[in-house]
Amino acid sequence: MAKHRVTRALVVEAAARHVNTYGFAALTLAPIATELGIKIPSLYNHVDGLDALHAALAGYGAQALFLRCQDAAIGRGGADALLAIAEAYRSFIILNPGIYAATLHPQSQPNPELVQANRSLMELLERILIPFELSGSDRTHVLRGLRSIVHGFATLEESGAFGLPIDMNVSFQTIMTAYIASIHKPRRTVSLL
Amino acid sequence: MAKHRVTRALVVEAAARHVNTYGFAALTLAPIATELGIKIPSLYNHVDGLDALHAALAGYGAQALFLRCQDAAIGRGGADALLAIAEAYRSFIILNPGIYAATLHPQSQPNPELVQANRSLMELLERILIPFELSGSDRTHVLRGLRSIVHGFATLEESGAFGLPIDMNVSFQTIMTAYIASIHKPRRTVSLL
DNA sequence: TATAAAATCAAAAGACATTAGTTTTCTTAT
DNA sequence: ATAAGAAAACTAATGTCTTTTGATTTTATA
Repeated sequence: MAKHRVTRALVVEAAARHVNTYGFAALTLAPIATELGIKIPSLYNHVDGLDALHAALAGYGAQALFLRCQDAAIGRGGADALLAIAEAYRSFIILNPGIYAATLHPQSQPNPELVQANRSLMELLERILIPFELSGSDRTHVLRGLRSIVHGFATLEESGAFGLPIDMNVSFQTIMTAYIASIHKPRRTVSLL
Repeated sequence: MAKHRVTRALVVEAAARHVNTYGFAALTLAPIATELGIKIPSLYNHVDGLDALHAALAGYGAQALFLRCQDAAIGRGGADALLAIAEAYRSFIILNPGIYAATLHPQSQPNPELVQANRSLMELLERILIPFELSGSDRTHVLRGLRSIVHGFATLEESGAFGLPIDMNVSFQTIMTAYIASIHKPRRTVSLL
């Protein structure tokens, strides 16, 4: 299937396609080698075993996720930016469930690329949150909230846990808007009665 | 290790302990047999193979989750009940990550026990939502939102994705309260004065 | 053409679920 | 109490799938 020379990048990309189709748990060396048109032992010329491939996949995925979120935030700010990032995040999970799972999988060894990508994503979100003027701990709560909603909704959606025939996009937009609206209330007036 | 006779329930419970400790993906027959003090083939006297054990575990887990949520809602209503159910749901995931994962795993065959438990949980929540007087589609959005937040927060928390040393309970309470407040407020019970 | 990289064959070594046939153990009815 | 029958557990074995290493050959590159 591969006429050109196999490279490490091609191995990781083949693995990425595979996990997105068959799930992260189903990643083995055999189908990757087959798709690349080589035999299993040849993979060891590019990747140091299955664990290393897992790690490479996690770094690759986290970086891709960050880049899409960053891109979604260009030209937007405030609630608008948050909504756009959330939608980019969600669509990444839906389109790349296996890669996203790899991103979350516990690493057997320190993974600098993964750590760096996660940090970049965090910094992006914190930058978007600046105008909301949140305190340190409130910022943490909000970040956890945003991440929980997006991760939770998308993984449940992807697993087919939402059975009803009600539009997913509307649900997500509604939920997200409701939560984001709750952020911008530093001066909550004491409404009586 | 087992002095008394092995039963199907004991097999499922041993499997439940195992997945909670080592993860759902690590469930194999060998450690279950060892813990029960029997050999692998003897398990087939109680469970029809590994797939059947997966299915039994899913049903067992979904039922346990429903029962804890139902219990949490006793004596409460409105936002209070939602918060209590959410906390019960979250603590179930934290205490039983493997069983919860089994609950969400796609079933290779129809699983009536799982379906029934999920339906019961849904009905419980819908009952709690009655006083909020939501339209049909709004009710779906809210249900999806609640489930997304709880599932998302708890699974991220359990996987160790939340690194910062900010209190998890406070975060969860804050996020949950914010979202619940965005639902139409329940009308106060009209006390007769 | 020399050298390094890549791919190959061969094989080891271990887990795994599952089936078949047999033996043990418990239960139950006489 | 005991014999019959059922349930449970056992031994043995099969077959599949998996990662990984070592030694060798092919291929590309400088």
